[in-house]
Amino acid sequence: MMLGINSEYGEEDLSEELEELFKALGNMNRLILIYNLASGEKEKFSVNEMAKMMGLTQPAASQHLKILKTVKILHAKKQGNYIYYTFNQNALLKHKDKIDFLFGCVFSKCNKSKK
Amino acid sequence: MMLGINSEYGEEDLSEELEELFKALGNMNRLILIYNLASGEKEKFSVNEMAKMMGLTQPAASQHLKILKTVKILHAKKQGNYIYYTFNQNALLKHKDKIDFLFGCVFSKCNKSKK
DNA sequence: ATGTTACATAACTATATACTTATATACTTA
DNA sequence: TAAGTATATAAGTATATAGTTATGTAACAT
Repeated sequence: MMLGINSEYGEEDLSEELEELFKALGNMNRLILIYNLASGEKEKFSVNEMAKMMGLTQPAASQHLKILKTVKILHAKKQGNYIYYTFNQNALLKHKDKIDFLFGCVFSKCNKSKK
Repeated sequence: MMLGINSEYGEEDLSEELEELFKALGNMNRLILIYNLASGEKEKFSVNEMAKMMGLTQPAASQHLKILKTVKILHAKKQGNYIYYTFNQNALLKHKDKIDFLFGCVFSKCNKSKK
């Protein structure tokens, strides 16, 4: 099901991108991860550290990280035995634009036939 | 589970508010509703019209509308036999602020101990 | 009052999500 | 090479979500 609003950023429909983005953000444990990464208290965290943050097992953390990586909120960098996840700043800027566009529509009654 | 970041807007923890907001937005049928309301093509829609938009039954539409009303994306106004849902502009502005705050944290490594 | 319309709520079902434990894989180190 | 560590993936389970049909409720019309 689509809205007919094309994303400026790629192939996929903007509405589907927003759906996936909001789904990824709509989970407390993933928000905790994001806040901790954003806090700047530590430069980087291992997967096991993140698991402890959330009070979950390591596989659960891996699964959350996979979701955040898939929607391009994070990206992964392997360093030796460890994998460090950091923000995908470029993609996040685009995500923010999509959200701003949505709220822009809401606040200013934008026309659906925007292309 | 909380992040210790207090909302400026009320009692509840900001992170929980964001979780609920993102959950509400993370569904294609609810995004369709929002886009149609935002499009300005029609001033207002009945619940049955919204059900048709989404290709769902009327009870399903009611349930989605309830979710959007609960998180204060929409509010309801009864007019005779009909109930019209419109954007809760004030609450939506606050929601946008919360999202902007989150992304602000992400982009500028804000400190968790913001109070 | 009775019937009709519009919506909400209840009860149920199917699927999706978020965990768990067990296991596989990749890298490091002795 | 063998053992240990870090992470990913697989398989299974419990709960949440999103839909359905059936029923309840409020307003309108006759």
